[in-house]
Amino acid sequence: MGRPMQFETDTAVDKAMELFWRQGYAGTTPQELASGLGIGKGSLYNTFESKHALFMRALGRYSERRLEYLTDLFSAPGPIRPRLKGAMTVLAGLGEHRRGCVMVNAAAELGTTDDEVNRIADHLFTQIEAVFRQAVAQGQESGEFSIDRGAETIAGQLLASVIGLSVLAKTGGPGERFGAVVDGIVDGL
Amino acid sequence: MGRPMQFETDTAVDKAMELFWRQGYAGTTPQELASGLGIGKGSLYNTFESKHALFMRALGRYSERRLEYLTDLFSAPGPIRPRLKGAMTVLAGLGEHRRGCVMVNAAAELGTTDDEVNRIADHLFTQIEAVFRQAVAQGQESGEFSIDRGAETIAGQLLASVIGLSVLAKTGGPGERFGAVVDGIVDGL
DNA sequence: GTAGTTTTTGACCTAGAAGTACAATACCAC
DNA sequence: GTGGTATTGTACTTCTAGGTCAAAAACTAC
Repeated sequence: MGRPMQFETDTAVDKAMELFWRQGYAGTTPQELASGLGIGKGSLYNTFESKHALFMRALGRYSERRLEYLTDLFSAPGPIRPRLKGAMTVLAGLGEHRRGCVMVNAAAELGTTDDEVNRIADHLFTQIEAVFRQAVAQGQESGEFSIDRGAETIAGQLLASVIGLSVLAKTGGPGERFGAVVDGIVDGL
Repeated sequence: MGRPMQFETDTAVDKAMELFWRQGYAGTTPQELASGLGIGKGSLYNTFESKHALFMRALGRYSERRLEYLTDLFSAPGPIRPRLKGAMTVLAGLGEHRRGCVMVNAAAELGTTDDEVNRIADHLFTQIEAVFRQAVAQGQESGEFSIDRGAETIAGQLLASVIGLSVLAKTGGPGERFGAVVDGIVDGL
């Protein structure tokens, strides 16, 4: 009972994620969030405890999405190489918008001072690394990749690269360069 | 003529850099800056036009420092490999403090919205990449590194890796892991 | 010492960020 | 339709970030 909510919480979180992605945490005001989600500030604070809480939910949702995408991508059989390239391109945000990765932005902006952000970033990064490790191991077993370096080590390198690329994607330079870097890395496996 | 300044501008900029490094741009208030530099807010704004201007100076100084360090490091003769490892460890801020790189933080926090930050970050990254390229090329000529991948491509990969590592350094996980990643990358050349 | 500069200090100002309060609204149960 | 409950919109409050200002202080030139 009571008046029904006029918006869906999940889509609201998605829209908030979008804003935080483009403008950063400090750079996004409650007013902008309310307008962006198409609701009033009252509803905003009635639904989400605080700006920070909403930010954490957005990051959580982002993590889920990314992991879901990765799991789907690598669950099918077939050659790993092209899919690994695709995964890196998507995770680094090298697509049209060139906006990098929210989680990387969050970690860089707040990592040193905000433990909660730190934890969720660490969690996502660790999971991504695990997916990479499995994918590489699979590629090595099938003979697609060389086995002279351990999957563990390679996964760490891939993770670092993808994070670095997500920063470079935003910073500038022509977009194709980064595609070449991805190719170089993955073709070297 | 006039009252002499009670502090050195350069050391003030250094201290400001330190604060921005630890707390980010938005996370550092003028009051903290004044206290941190050991001066009053009046002097702060008398010497530096604005918080943003001071930030840019801090980033500029950081860039100079880093490039000076790199140039010195690679100007001497001898094997490249250990020095490349050292450079990456330092640039990624993998040392004791594990605080990453200010420029990476700045790019991630403000890159999308602040063109000036974007430009200076792009500039530093480009220069670092150039140093890497030269170092790799030198290592290839001397036979220390394999020549089956171009120095250009490798430099891009090293740059992306070092940026990624600087994010990971802050985010968490045991420190040694990252040393292993650096070793893995550089030993693979 | 005095005049002329420039710096310093800290109180002061203003805008807007973050969050709250509350009346109006929209539903359900009966 | 009445009572109870939950949501909505908006005006309001609080606080602080970012910056300014005026008067005192510290110098140089004469």
